[in-house]
Amino acid sequence: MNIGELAKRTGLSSSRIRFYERAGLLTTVDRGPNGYRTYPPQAVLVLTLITTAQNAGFSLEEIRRLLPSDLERWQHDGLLEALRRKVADIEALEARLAENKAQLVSLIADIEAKPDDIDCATNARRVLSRVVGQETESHLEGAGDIKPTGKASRRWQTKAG
Amino acid sequence: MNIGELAKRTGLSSSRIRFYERAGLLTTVDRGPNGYRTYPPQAVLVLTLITTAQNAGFSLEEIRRLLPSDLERWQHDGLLEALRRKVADIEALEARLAENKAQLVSLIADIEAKPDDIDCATNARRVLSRVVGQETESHLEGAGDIKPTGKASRRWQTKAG
DNA sequence: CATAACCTTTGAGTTAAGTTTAAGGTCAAG
DNA sequence: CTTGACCTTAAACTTAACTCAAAGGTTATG
Repeated sequence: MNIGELAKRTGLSSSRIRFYERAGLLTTVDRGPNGYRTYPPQAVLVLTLITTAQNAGFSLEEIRRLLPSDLERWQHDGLLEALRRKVADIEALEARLAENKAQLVSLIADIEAKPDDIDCATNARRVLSRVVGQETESHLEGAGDIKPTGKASRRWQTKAG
Repeated sequence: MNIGELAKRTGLSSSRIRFYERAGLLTTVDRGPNGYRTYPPQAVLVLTLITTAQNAGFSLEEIRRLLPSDLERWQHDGLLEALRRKVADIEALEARLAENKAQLVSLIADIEAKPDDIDCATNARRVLSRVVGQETESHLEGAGDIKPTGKASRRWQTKAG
């Protein structure tokens, strides 16, 4: 199959497929006598696997290290470990999110519990000072950012739509 | 407070703080007669909110759109609405995370459930075909990636450590 | 045989979220 | 009055994961 066909079947752009090849992620590629790339049907699997892993939060570099040249003989020990690490990452973030959410929720409760005899501005100050106190205790100052597994984890964002 | 002090208190680099100002995220800044930036104590809170939101998966652009309406109205009474929006955002993110995690967990289970009597290569094929089946349904072909909150979500990766 | 639709390579551009560098002004201490 | 720590700006650099453009070769179709 040519690159256009593969692109169609995977939903990826041809340039992206070439890029993956250049990056050492897609090795199951041959050349026809005309110089055209020719792919076995298996390439669809490989590309699917790559995008799946990406969706799960793996960088291409991580994927490159996990993907065996021979799909049939991948080392699933390393793979399993990596998958579990990723799950742990997600769990850490979940805990963190839950914490943030609980904070917000209790903030809301705090605001709603505003004594009737103080004005809005004073209440705002009361609430804000509470937030600052919380934040500096739990999140700031280098101590525990997320990074449960590896180096820095700071990529997973909606594109600010 | 000067920028160095603010940096120390938030754990961020000065360059990053200046960058956030340039990006329109940090507006609570004044200039001394020497040209130095001068921050009110509140700036610590703003930066804390920014990094917290980042950790929760928001892009700076999203944060920029949320912040001014948030913090400047925090003095007035749109506060509750803003907080509730934030909680809703967090819940959306939690859903996103849960989805990703579920995918990983089921993949792990699938790999581990390898019957004792088949070899590694066969297991690989079995798992792979499952992944492909899943993916073409749920992720591939432009259709519906995760995006609970915004547009495209494809950033959340460890740095391939 | 023309022409559109493929394919090739190389190299440059893009975006996000910063960091680094260069060249300089300011301030507190000794 | 010099030294070092701090601050300023503008501009360039960084990384990941691509995309785009240019300039050209190939192939299928009318």
